[in-house]
Amino acid sequence: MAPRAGIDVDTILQKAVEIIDRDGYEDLSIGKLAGALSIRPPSLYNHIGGLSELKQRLAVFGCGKLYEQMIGAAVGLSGDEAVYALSLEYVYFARQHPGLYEATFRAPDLHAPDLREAQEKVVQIVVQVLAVYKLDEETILHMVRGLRSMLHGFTSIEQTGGFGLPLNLDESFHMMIKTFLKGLPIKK
Amino acid sequence: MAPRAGIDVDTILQKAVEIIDRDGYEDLSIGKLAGALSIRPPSLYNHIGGLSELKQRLAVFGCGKLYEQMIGAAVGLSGDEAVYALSLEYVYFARQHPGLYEATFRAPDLHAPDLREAQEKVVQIVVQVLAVYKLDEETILHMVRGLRSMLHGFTSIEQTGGFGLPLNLDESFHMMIKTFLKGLPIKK
DNA sequence: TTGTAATAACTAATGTTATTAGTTATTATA
DNA sequence: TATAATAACTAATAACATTAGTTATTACAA
Repeated sequence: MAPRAGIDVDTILQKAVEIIDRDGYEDLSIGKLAGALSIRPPSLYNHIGGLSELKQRLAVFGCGKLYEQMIGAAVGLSGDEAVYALSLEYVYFARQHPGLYEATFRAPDLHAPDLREAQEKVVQIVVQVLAVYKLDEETILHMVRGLRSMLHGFTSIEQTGGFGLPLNLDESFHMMIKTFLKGLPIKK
Repeated sequence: MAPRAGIDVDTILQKAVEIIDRDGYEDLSIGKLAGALSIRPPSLYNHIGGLSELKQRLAVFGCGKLYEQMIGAAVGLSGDEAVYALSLEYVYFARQHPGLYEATFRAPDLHAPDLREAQEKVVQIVVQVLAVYKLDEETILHMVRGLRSMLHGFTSIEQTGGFGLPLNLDESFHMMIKTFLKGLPIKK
């Protein structure tokens, strides 16, 4: 019998991230993961409950990573600059980690508290960067939803190759954000 | 042996739509579908190539349905009214057919010509309703991408329960569209 | 209407994947 | 050092998709 491979949950998670970012979320399987870790498939169950739990963990982990990148991008900036920086980082994260980004929307349990918490932190950053605009409190929250919709929508369509026109993607993205910011219902 | 159940591809597709809209896209299986049609699982292969082909068909069919609903909503309208109507129909379609909407983004072959064609028709409607605004030709296409991002993003986040704040969803949606339209870079 | 061909239903079998149960050898710990 | 814990393994099971072949139901031609 092989000596212990020194595997733990984090090792498994990292390897899973590698696989989904390289091969796609749908390609993740217990067998593939075990092979990548040089152990037999059932051995994985010593560390994780199963494929479903792994996917849940990926979702939570992905949200946490997204949060970290976004928070880093907005430091020291405010107003439009912060919004652009934050938004760009969102898209870059998804481009760097397509599988992990997808995982954040594919959690088996969408209601799990830790997932909700991780998502809430991401929302909070968006709230913060939009809070400096002179908007009604409630309006800010509406706009947060708007911005998040744009970010996710753009990323998702981009990832599925849905922007087929011969038109610069980054420019489309920039103009979309710009248009939204220009239209914000600023109070007088 | 049972008499022929009178099943064809369309019957299968409709039943599949029922299942995914009711139980979720992930719940679709050959066994479940066969059960719902009162035939044995292998019998389905007389009509469709397999689960993958079924999913592909669902994606194409979903885009077609979305197109029909959107085109119907915009008839006789133009400008802001058309955009609002179109956008609302988009969201309503997804709410009525959550599984089918999801299927449109989950095609096994994202590059299949018929899928691309169905998607293109949806894009064309968006192009048409934005074309009446005084924008540069290229800008129109950027804005089309923007609007599509918002529609898909909003719908997707809504479907995964990601809008957790106690805030009216339709109002958020309306304000998002309003903000974007207000910010459109109209030419003087 | 009848006989034949086509085909949609079935059963049996196979392959793939996730998971469970139990064994064994490797570590951790007292 | 001995024992307990546990991570590795193997074997087995269950579920699901699919293939191959059989049989009975229809469609079609004469």
